[in-house]
Amino acid sequence: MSKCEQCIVREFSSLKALNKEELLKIADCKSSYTIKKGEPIFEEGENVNGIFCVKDGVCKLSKLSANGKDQIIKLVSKGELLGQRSMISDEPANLSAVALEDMEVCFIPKSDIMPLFNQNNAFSMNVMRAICGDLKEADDHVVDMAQKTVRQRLAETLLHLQDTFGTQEDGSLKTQLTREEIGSLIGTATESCIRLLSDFNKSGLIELKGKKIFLRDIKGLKREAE
Amino acid sequence: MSKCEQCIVREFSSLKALNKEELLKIADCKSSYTIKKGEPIFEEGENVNGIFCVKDGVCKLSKLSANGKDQIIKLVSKGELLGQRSMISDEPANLSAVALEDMEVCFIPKSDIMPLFNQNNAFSMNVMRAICGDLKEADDHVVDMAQKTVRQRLAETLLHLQDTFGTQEDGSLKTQLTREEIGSLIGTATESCIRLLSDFNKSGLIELKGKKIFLRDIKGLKREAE
DNA sequence: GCAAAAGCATGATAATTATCATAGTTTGCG
DNA sequence: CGCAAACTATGATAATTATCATGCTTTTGC
Repeated sequence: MSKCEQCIVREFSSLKALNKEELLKIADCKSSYTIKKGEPIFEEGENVNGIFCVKDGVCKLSKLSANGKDQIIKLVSKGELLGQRSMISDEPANLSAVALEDMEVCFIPKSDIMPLFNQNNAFSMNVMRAICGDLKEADDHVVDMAQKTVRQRLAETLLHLQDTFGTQEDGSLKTQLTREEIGSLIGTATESCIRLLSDFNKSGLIELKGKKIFLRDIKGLKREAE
Repeated sequence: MSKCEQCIVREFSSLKALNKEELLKIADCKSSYTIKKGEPIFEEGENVNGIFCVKDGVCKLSKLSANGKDQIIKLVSKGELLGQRSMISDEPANLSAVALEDMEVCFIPKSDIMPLFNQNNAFSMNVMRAICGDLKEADDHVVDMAQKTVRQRLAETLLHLQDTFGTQEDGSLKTQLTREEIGSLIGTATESCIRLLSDFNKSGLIELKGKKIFLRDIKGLKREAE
């Protein structure tokens, strides 16, 4: 079993506040998993009972709406934690987490994390700040969904994908999503998403090469996103 | 200066975990305000530096979108806290809080609240759970905005208003909002909101008497909300 | 009490977006 | 490899929603 001390998740997440001793304890009780592309880490309604550390790969957090369509709420990648909300609220997961690429994750049981909230105030505050950050993001997301057109949201989302996950060596967006997933991320029908991508392509804002998307005119995209 | 011990806010908020001594300290450093209908408690971008306890009245939390329209994210009423996220993240407020009725609020400075996170784990966990609840709500809100029609959102919102804030003695919705505010809550143009309300009125789902709204067919509304 | 402002209502029209249909393209797998 | 399944693309059309215009009603402030 590998140590948690040099794990990338520790570097980027709330866990950075843990000391050597606490990390050793956690390393002892954690379990590692490999999740294949397309497989769920956990699903909406499931009891999670712990947190997942994303060591490698990207997953989508999504929720099935009443009309049967999947709405992607957020993408989570290497270095981040999953399942904190559910664990703290002591409720079943509100969202499903599904791997978009092959992933490496660790699971730490609730019983081993919860005592830390009491023992280590810096850790506790880190988690709180992380959740507050998610909340701010979610509120902003609501405003965008309510007030922006699909076109604006697409432009914004493309920029956000590049900002957050970067590009491959050739300059195309790193995280490869299907058109359906992009549609689900911005909250629109797949066809509408495809049409707008074509539009952006024709007007030189982006370039489409098969599944690859290159952002060619960042300023223009920012203008579209308003 | 009044005591915090029997305050309604204590009863319903994270503050219920505080003990006598802690409450006395807070009572000492808090300040009380009366906020008139239409006035802000704080505004987007402002440094709040503490939390507000809502002793009476209802306010809206809203955010100005790029197109200049106000999007209402949430209504907050008697017994709840305001400004926690901003205080914890140590960031300016992400949302504005504006009174929908005359309000009574108390302000507790950050410097007096923060030490409690360290001292009182139950309080700390309460706050965390409250924010987790907000996060869940916000995620669900995103899904609704993305996947439901304006008609569905209106039906849902009317039901939610009655569930959350109840009715007046005559059975009409307690919280009186303008059509513009309802529109801003569901994320649509005022005219569209008015038209749909008229529709609901004509089909007997609701009854409009001036500004008063009576929900007449809960089942039907639930069906509309899907 | 009255004038101005704010709020409510409705029509006409345009813009946006979804849906259905069809077909070409890519991917994964036995 | 070759085929089925998944994905991408585009047209035609319908549904939803926004915008602009106008008039009426209620509220507010002096």
